Amino acid sequence: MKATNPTETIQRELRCRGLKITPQRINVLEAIYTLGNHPTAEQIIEFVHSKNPSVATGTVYKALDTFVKNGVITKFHTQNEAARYDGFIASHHHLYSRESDKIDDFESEELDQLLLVFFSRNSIPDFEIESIKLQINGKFNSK
Amino acid sequence: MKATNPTETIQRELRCRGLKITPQRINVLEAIYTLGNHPTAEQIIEFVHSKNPSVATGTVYKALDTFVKNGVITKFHTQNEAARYDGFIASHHHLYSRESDKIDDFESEELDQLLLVFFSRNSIPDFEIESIKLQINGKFNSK
DNA sequence: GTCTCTGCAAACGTTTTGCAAGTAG
DNA sequence: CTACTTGCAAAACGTTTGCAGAGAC
Repeated sequence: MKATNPTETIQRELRCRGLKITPQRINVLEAIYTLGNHPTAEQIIEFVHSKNPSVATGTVYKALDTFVKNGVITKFHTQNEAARYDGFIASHHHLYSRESDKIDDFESEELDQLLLVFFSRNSIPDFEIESIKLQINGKFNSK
Repeated sequence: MKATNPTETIQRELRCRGLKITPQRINVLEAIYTLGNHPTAEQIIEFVHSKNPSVATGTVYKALDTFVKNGVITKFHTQNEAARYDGFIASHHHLYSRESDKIDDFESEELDQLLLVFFSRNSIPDFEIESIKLQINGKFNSK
């Protein structure tokens, strides 16, 4: 019995959104899924170059842009300049340490339910809510 | 009976943090407090120039940086490139429309209490919470 | 064969920097 | 008097763009 080939998964991901499958795009998505923790474009470019040094940075940015527009990944900003990319598309919240600029994911159905109830009881005048993201600021305890 | 002079308030704000009081810094803080709605550096520079065209942009950036480091204002990023500055330092949440890049403040003691209770019941392993900010995404209804 | 994607390099907008001269305390 | 702040211009940084050629479908 063989594990699913991750490249095949990526190809399916692209195909089902009508995006052309190119080695460069596969490299970029591989980078995001492998790097995991909310990489910057620079980290993604470095990873891609380690596998294929001839990929242009502009190509990586264009691929990232395409993925964001097609909902394959999301993009957000911390306090720092560089944007962060996130391959985990299900709705979730972020733990963030300003000190280290490190991010972890936080999920809780109970919390989401709590917020849903709160905002259905307390609707905001002249504003229609589409989504709510918590940025939970603090410190990671090194073990 | 006379209203408090806003410049005096600003001077107190700077003095009590041990920051030198200069006309440029007063201009920058005046800009933030007058512009109100989470201005960009560009908007602040424009406002400052309208009062005093000889202030250098570098000076404005340095002043903003100093203010952020000393807790006079806060700085954050939206989806767009340019950073936003916020003169309202009390803890609050943000309503955000990606469409227009517009931000409004949202405050609710009840919500903060709800979150406090939730996270004291459900503590996060290896993470010490310092603050929680909601980014409430959606659309502003034009009246 | 078509239409999109890629590599390249130049340019963009925002922000930071180094330094000499100026100014607040 | 001293240390910090300013103005200036150059440059750094992350990102976007235009274009000609290459590649996916």
